[in-house]
Amino acid sequence: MFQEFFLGFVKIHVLYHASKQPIYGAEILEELARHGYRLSPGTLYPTLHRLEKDGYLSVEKRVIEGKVRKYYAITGQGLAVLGESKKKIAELVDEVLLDK
Amino acid sequence: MFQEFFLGFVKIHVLYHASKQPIYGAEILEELARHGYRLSPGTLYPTLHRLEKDGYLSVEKRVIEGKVRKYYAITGQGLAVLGESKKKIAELVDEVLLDK
DNA sequence: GTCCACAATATCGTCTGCTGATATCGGACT
DNA sequence: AGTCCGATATCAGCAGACGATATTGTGGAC
Repeated sequence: MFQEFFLGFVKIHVLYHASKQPIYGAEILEELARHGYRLSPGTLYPTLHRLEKDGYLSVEKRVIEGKVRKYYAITGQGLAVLGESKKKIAELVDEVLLDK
Repeated sequence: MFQEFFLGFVKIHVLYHASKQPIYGAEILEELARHGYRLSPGTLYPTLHRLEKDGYLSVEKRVIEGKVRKYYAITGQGLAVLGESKKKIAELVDEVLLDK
């Protein structure tokens, strides 16, 4: 679908939420669905793994109500990307939304 | 590099410029470079072909000062994606930039 | 008209990443 | 030990990204 245009958006959403507080996979899936991004676990989980492997997220296992969850938090490197993303978003807004 | 986060941005830039006036490959490369997106011809051209094949862009060959250029213009379907993109951008801004 | 220069576009092999469907995990409860 | 269930993991097939390199097409020089 349009996915190819928005997968980057999804990753930025993930970084952003992970910068607010640790998040786990299933939670993100719901959150993203609320924004109209329908992506399957088969897409999200490998993505989380990669973001962690690449040093943008750190992971911590927790047990909540008998369920194992992996909470992801943003790292310094992740914050750098998020900052860069904000600049790029601002640029996009200037051009595409504000027609400058 | 960070490219995986921003390739969607690049495509949206392309659609946007193509909605203003027909554009050609080499021109886009420069324009994108101005925005800090360094991507090679080997990435851009196949992308243009695909956007055209998928019906988001239409193409017209022109000769300018002895050089063949392929000018791409946005289609109705492309405008639809661009519109959808604007919504998504606005959402991103609300969350990531404005911290809502 | 042949050759050259040059901008622009095209192609290639390889690698990385996306995808939906399906499987597996691990703790709690009985 | 067995079952349930939320959550995470994996797989095979396919699509897309990438840098480097090659090709195209036109106007002008001679």
